[in-house]
Amino acid sequence: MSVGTNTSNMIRDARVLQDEFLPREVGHRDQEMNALTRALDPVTRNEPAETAFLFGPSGTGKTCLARFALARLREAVLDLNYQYVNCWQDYTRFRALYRILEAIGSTADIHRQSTPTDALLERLEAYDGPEFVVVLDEVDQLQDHDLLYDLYRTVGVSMVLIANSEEELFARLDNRLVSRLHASTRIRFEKYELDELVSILDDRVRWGLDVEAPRDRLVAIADAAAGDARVAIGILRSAARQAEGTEVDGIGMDTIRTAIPAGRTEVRRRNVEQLTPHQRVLYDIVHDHGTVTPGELYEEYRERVEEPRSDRTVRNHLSKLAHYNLVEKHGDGRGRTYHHPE
DNA sequence: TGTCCACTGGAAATAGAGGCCG
DNA sequence: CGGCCTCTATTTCCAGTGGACA
Repeated sequence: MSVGTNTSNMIRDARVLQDEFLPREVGHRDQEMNALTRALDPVTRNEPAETAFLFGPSGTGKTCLARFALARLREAVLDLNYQYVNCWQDYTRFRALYRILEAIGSTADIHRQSTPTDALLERLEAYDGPEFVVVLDEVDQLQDHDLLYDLYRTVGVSMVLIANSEEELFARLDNRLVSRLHASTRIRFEKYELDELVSILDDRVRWGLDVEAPRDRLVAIADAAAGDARVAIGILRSAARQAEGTEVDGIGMDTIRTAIPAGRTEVRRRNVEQLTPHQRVLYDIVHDHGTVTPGELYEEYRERVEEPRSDRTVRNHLSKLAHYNLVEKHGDGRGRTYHHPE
């Protein structure tokens, strides 16, 4: 509590409001935690774990729970090796394997443009340390699903796979993989209920802020987040930052109301900054129009850019923009339109 | 109902940037 | 240096989807 100061020092521990923050306990996910712990349990005896699949919409705690379970496991198994791979960033077989090898420290002499991917796999196969747990997040973004097959066959490597949709992922895997992975543990995550989100927010406020947060304010945030914990915490972060130094007695309802869109635009701005020039042009076109048909979009893109890429490449860019919520796709086939999200 | 066709996204081919080695 | 190798981005190819319209 800040007492008797004009400019409040509201944020006590900013880390608590970051996406990467890992709480000491994970609430509202007991069943899921038990299932994952059971799947990973053999690792404590240095035996291969059951492959675990975590499915569910974004912001439902899949990544958080996986990291949490591994941190727990690490307490029980001192020399545990594990690596977390985000397949959106490392989407080629080469890059994902490279990331995996980083965890066992054998990447020093690997060069991007001269080492064959198979050589990376050979290194992983040569690994003979304790059971190695690999978490593949956003695994449906992997360009080459053979990597899953490679890892599945590699002795001493256990997998935790994370994806949004079970159906979509399995539809894209070939049969030998589907049948092999059929026996794995599948864990479904549902969107958080309103009161669950409120209690998650309440924890973060108690750990990270030096103010009381009346329940109705947290409810307002949770309501706007629609079951997505990442969005909820983003709004809280944005509100706390706005309120810091200006509000003496906590976060006001008005601050929260402006933080709801501010949380979204903040994320969007960060993402826009990372776009390539071509992607940026596409984003601008959709932004300028609000709603645009694919034909108009391609045409205008070709006008605005010196050396336009092919339509197929443009579609790849648009998929990327859609994943980062920078554009929305509506409809399919001939009825497709692109929208600027609001 | 059937045909047309704008549009999609998977898969394979290709180009090009850059390291390695004699 | 020049030939050979790799990865990555992009293009090429194409079967499939679903509005529009007779």
